[in-house]
Amino acid sequence: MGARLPRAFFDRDTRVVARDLIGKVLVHRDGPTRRAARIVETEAYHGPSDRASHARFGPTPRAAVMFGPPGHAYVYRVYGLHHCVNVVTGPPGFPAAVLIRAGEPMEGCLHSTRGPGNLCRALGIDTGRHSGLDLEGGVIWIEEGEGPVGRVVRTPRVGVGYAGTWALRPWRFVLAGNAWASARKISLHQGRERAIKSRE
DNA sequence: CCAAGGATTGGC
DNA sequence: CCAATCCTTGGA
Repeated sequence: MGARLPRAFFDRDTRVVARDLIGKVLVHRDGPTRRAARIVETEAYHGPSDRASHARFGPTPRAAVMFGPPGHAYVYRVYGLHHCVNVVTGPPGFPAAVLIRAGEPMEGCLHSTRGPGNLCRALGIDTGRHSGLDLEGGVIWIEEGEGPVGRVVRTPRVGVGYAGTWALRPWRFVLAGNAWASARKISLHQGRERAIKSRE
């Protein structure tokens, strides 16, 4: 087991944290059970002007955690059925977080860890129980990984085609060639982008 | 109050 | 390709 990452790790630029989280280990102490996955894919959501970020509407009840201190979990439900886990970064008042999109199963995983919804299900993380938790609180935390981390590839973020030019920022980070990184069908999002454009 | 739609997934 | 499924948001 590696050392737990301190709050200072998260109190840095979101994009740097997102990059550095590749190869680290997300852990959930689920009662007596330890569930853990090695992080292989992340995305940065950075600041109040980021049109892809939940923080674009201000500190709403759902996204308020993003405006709080770094080193906390922001968990939300999407499309009415999946949960996604993020870690809050940067100073209080500046809304930013890193979405953890995929991992390699290590311990106690209940499901595939490929894709953000699957990862939460595998680790037993959900919005109601975990959103807002301090990563130093002993329930959810991130540990130093073991062994070398391979090359990290940057790409635009997934599924945020509505965000205009913000969708083009290369704020997704993937461990190159990793079998557990989420593979997505982008046709749906391309179609949605086309639909938005034609409506304008 | 209510309509619209989403940081997704898996099945057809 | 597209339905599932429900909470959040913002406008009336």
